[in-house]
Amino acid sequence: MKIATWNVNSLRVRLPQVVDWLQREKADVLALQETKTKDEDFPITAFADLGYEVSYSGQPTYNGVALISRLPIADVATGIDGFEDAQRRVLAATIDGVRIYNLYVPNGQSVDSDKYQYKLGWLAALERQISAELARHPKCILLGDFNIAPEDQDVHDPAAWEGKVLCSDAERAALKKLLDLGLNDVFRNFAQEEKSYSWWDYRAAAFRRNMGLRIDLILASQSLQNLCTSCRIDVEPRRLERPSDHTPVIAEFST
DNA sequence: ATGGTGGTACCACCA
Repeated sequence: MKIATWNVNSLRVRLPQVVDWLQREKADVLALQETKTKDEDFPITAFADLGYEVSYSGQPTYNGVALISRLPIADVATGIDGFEDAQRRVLAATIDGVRIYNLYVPNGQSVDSDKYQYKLGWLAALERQISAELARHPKCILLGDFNIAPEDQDVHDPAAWEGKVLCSDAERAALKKLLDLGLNDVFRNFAQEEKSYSWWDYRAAAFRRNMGLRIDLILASQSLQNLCTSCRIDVEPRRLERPSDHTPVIAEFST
């Protein structure tokens, strides 16, 4: 199974790029975040024409997650059990015997913001949910925009970002608790170039200067990570005209 | 200091 994640920052704007990318990359599963698309407006036929089925949980203007798959999508679930949330950030499904969680973790804005507290509460609720899911599904993948850079090597300027949102100790601790359930950040299972990032701010020519963070992750449960044969960041879509601020991350599993 | 969205034709909100 070849599976990828991409925060597209509006599927309406990025649809031609996503279609081109799928045709070139031929991923089996693509998890999208920030579709910013109402469910009634989801471009089902654009993907059906390429041989993909879709599942989505959207809302106007903000958030929105979707799964695009060449294999049948089963047992779809949205949100986090017992956590009331109007924001569409979680889409789970079983594909080819693998339980897949497509996640758009809250950004948090800044560490002194109410949105940061919401982020930490959201991550605590997610951890409870994933703990239960791992007991039911040994083969489990979490992927998406985590809005957390796991380590300093995932940050272009760790000193400048120290303690800031996306890098703070509390966020990294929340991610570690998730990993400690038995998940692994498969990107680090393979040799990677230094200064590998998945997101660059639109401002201050951040991409040209490679002022990025690696915040888009693919986490695999123990039994699956042993089957993981590659994980890489495809920086090319970030070079296009009118790009998303994120670029795809792709992993392959010999399932 | 850029970009997407939605309500109003520039501005507020979010990232």
